[in-house]
Amino acid sequence: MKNYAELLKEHGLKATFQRMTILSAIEELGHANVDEIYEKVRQSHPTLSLATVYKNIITMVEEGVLVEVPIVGKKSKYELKKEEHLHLVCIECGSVVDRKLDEDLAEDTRKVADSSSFALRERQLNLYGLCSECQVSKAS
Amino acid sequence: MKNYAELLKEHGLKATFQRMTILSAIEELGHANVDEIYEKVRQSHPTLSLATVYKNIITMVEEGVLVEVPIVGKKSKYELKKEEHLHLVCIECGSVVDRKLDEDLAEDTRKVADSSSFALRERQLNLYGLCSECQVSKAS
DNA sequence: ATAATTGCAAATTTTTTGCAGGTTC
DNA sequence: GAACCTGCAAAAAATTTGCAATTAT
Repeated sequence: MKNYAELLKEHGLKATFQRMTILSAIEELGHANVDEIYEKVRQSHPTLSLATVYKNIITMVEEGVLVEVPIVGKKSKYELKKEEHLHLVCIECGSVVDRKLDEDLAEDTRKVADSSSFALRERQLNLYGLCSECQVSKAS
Repeated sequence: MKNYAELLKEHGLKATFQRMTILSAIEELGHANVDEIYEKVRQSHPTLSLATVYKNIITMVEEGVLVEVPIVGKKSKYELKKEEHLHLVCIECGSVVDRKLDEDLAEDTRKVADSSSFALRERQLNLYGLCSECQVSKAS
């Protein structure tokens, strides 16, 4: 188990085994929805309840430890909070990968917000398409 | 009722009163979730069932008449399919407004996709923050 | 010691489904 | 008239809640 205990305490949350297990599962999976997290977590802690997964996801999102990633047509996924980035979402295999959000892109969105007197707080950029693996398999 | 009948037929769907009512509700609301659509639609057609709203949203999204707009922490909203754009989502009042997605922004996202050999199909750009109205009321 | 957290079971909410009757093309 | 669509009621799925027992600090 990494330094999840510290991470949790920094956010004013108790470092329970359940929470650390959940964080570890999400980090391993990269991006995962509630069911995927629950499945993963049961492998190492079979008695951890689904209700606890739900409660903790809500709490950890509120406290800024996790971030919700809503996906068109699917259940939201969750990831550890990290540097701002965008998502490449494969419409074939469902994979989600992070990519750097470069300054040009950031600046472009800032301009749009400014021109509407909109006080920008967060960006959520998802690009949907085919990952390179799925382009290959579709071609066959 | 506008030319919803034609729109539906172009997409291979029968032009029922229910569908046209739903489309009209969504157009009036701009962006709305299932419950908001159901509420609106009941005003003019009180017997229209929630199940019908659900079924038709699914069908019309599949056929490309509607687009799902997932929102962090809330139920997805739906809008009529139109020219590509981004969304300004107010975290205070929940309003969602469309803004033009300019060529710079489009080009920047294309670059990211290309550099990952990702075959881009759709973009989903949501900017979260405070709309100008809510900035004023928060200041008071 | 105490305040927060867990797991369970039950309750609620949300979404989907089956099917008989009705409507569109 | 055939295929599709609707509304209802019931089923299934997803999420939330209450509370007694347990755990972290």
